[in-house]
Amino acid sequence: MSVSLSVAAKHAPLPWAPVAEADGLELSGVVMHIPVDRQIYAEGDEARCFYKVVSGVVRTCRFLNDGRRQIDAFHMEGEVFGFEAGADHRMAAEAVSDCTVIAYRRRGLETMVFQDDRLGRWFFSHAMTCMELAREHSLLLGRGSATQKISAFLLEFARREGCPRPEGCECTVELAMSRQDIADYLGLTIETVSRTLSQLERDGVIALPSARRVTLKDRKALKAFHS
Amino acid sequence: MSVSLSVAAKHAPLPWAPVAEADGLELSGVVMHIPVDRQIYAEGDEARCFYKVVSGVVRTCRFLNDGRRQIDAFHMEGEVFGFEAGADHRMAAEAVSDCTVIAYRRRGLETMVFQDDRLGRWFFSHAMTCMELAREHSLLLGRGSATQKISAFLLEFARREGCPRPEGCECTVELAMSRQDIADYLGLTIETVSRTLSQLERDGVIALPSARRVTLKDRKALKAFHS
DNA sequence: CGAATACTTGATGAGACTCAAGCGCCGTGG
DNA sequence: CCACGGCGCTTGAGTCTCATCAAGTATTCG
Repeated sequence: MSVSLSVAAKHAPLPWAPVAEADGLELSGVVMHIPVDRQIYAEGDEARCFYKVVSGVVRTCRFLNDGRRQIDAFHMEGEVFGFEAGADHRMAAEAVSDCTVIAYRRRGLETMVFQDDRLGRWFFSHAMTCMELAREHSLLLGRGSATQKISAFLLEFARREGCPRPEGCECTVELAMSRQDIADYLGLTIETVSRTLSQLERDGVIALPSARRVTLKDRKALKAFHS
Repeated sequence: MSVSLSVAAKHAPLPWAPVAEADGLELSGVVMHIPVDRQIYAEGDEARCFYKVVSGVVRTCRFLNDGRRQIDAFHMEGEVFGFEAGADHRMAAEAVSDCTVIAYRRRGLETMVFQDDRLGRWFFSHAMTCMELAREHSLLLGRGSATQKISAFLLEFARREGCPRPEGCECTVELAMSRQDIADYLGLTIETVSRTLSQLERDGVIALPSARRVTLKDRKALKAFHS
């Protein structure tokens, strides 16, 4: 099974790890199909595997003792998740939609990484990228109104969905996740998410052809909200 | 100049990167003294160096266009900061107190890392640890009341300051950072930080012998707040 | 068609922010 | 030695955003 590790290249130039597209490298992986809302692994599970998303969307999250949930990240096609520093998974992973993933045994990889430069560089780069994404997320959660959070989320999601041109065009994206997922990702409530989306539509910044479809009509306005 | 890279070991068991205490490895570093509030590098600066804190405390942060500031992390004695995935520093670094740091050229390390297993493992582990800290921080910022944030901050800070026993004992820590720093770290205002600390004192959970000194009187109560 | 589920909208309230004043500590200078 | 600002911190009053509670609409699925 060939691992196409092309995630890292998307975010930035990487002088540190030029990302030698570790394609062609053979790693043993098991294809799994996960129905919507099914858990892939739980918080605290031994981290025997890490995973790559083939299709669908996965969320990694944590549960608070009051029952609330904080979603750390959504993982989309081609992205790797579940790769931990420690022995255990610090977060749970669940299917946002029906999805297909490949599970790779972590054992054995350990040694390979430091024998194969490209693989080593890739994983290092992956860790660094995850770190930056997490910091970006912190920034968004810490400061930022509901409107800023929603705008940032929409732009980020559209970008990752590969919405063609960054500026100017009206593009429509299909949201894989529910309002509750979005709320838990942004540290808001479902009602606030809904209200904010409605308000953005009233302002003509977006359109909502259906609950799960969003058309970005004025990217400039969306961008103007944050930072 | 010997680099004692002992940071990573503190957080968790690390089956992935057993952290071979990369001591004894020689890296060229330049000792620098930074006066309080002086910037070490700015957001967007080319990331030529990374740094280790010898004494004092450093903050890494970002400025929003409305003038507000979000502090990503405080870096204390022995910790490494400014190590980026990309070519540039994504955040600024500033001295919270007068401090001494060692600057290491990033160039050249690049090759060494993949020649020396221990060093490679250490940096990988460092990246993973940073990622987990960032996620932890996200969790705190996303959910969590002012009281939860302050409690978590106090416990975390006391732990890092090496406050002796985790439970039971009353220990007093000297806060290196101002209320404004704490506020910007937790996504609160200076007034809310102040009020919350006062309230915790009234509740007998902490004592405030002076503005910058905090005595943890009831750790159990502090812990009871979060998660 | 009915029931369940997901989403929207409205009314109310709590918690944190804003604005504003006051306190305490410290260094400076008379 | 004390008076004086300056600065960081605290405290108070009013406001606003977002959470909560509650109802209503839309969509999906058996």
